Amino acid sequence: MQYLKIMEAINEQIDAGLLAAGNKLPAERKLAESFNTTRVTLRESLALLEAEGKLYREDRRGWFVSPEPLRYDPTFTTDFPAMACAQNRQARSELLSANLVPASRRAASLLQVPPLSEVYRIDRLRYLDERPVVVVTNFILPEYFPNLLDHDVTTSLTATYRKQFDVIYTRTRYRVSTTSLLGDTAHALRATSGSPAMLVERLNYDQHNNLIDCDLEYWRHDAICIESMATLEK
Amino acid sequence: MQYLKIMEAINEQIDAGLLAAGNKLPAERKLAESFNTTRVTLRESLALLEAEGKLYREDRRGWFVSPEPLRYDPTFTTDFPAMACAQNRQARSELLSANLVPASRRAASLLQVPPLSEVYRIDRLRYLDERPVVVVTNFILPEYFPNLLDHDVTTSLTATYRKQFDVIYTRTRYRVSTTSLLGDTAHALRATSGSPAMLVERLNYDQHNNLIDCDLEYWRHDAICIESMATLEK
DNA sequence: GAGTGGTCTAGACCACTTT
DNA sequence: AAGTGGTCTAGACCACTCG
Repeated sequence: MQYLKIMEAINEQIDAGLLAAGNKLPAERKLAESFNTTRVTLRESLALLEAEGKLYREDRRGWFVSPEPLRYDPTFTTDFPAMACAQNRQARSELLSANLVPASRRAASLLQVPPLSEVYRIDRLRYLDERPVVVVTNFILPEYFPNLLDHDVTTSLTATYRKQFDVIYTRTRYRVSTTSLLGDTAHALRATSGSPAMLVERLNYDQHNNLIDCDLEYWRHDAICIESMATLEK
Repeated sequence: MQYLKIMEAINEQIDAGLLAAGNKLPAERKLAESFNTTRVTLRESLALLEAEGKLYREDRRGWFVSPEPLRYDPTFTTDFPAMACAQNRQARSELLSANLVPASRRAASLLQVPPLSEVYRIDRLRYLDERPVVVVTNFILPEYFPNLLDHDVTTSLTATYRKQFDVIYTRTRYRVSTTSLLGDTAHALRATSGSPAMLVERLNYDQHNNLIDCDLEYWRHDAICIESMATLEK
């Protein structure tokens, strides 16, 4: 089992600091040669290290050492920049699109509205230390946010909610599962189609316990780890 | 990009019910032939479907369609059989070992005790509908549970805690990340070394807010999805 | 334009599971 | 004993990135 030995060897180099977070690995052909194997076998090792979250890949650009994951606590805040800042990381968001659209089947089901009801859909790409790590799609119920798009949605949505509409996130129902990146989502994250990813779905409720919006967050799975404290109810 | 087309084709067959949960796929050579490709390309598709959680693999036995994941709510209960039962699934546990051992570095750090302090270590393998899905290692502080091993640890630990020691889980700090399965853990789960997995680490506190034990849970990553409700504190 | 990663082919051998 | 999955080899072509 060569591929296990190669995994170990690369892991050791990372742990020893020879390969620092964000560093690019040598070309596959060179790595294959230096491990005295073929590209196919080498890529098996790399793919497993990717699945493990030790390495990540940028499509056609190469393999890189994963930085520490962002600790994501669903209990604390929904505010990405604040979360990043609290962990001494730099955050940045890019607005991909903001529209009033007929709800997709998935969105309608999550928001418990009839299919094709009109909802706001806001897509963002978020960067962590200049690396694109998550594509967030928000589906927002217009009844609580009339003319939302006349306001600034390029920065923090939670801030706009609070300042313009007196709406504060109070509770959230979340669900974390594994998926893979496809099409535009993959492309925005500079990932190869089919790469493993983490999907975080959230349903957000305001201070009156009304369901006000939902998020679908497609994360590069090495970029987050879920971490929280829970008081057991049973 | 053949491998994407193959992924889609297999996905469709699953969605259409032609391949039901738990079913074994045809042999790789047959699949490769029917998709008019080679085993290498076919296995690329299968590996991605595995990463996505649609398929799983049993070492040297073949590829299977993943059942629905167990919804795991860290807020509700730490009791695996109860969780499974509430979702109409059948659960079973196997005791792998139970010993008093010097704490490993990881365990000592989690439990905040000096390295090599003696702690109980209990390893279990848990089955969901007769499929092994998680290896759980418990490290338990002996000071709260004198002579723990004289009691029954083959069934529910929480029950023993409660009945024999008046200790009730009250709070838990958890952390979810991705890893890969290696060695004995992989073998117990009938997985190939290096397969992607989910690691759930928990620190459990009793009704007096004392840290009493910790768990390391290595899950087949297609077998669970984290799902919870949180009240935001900020 | 050179080099790189993405994708694919057509085999092979072994150890293990299954029949 | 036959079949299967696990692993590996030694190439190839293309589209893209990067200097």
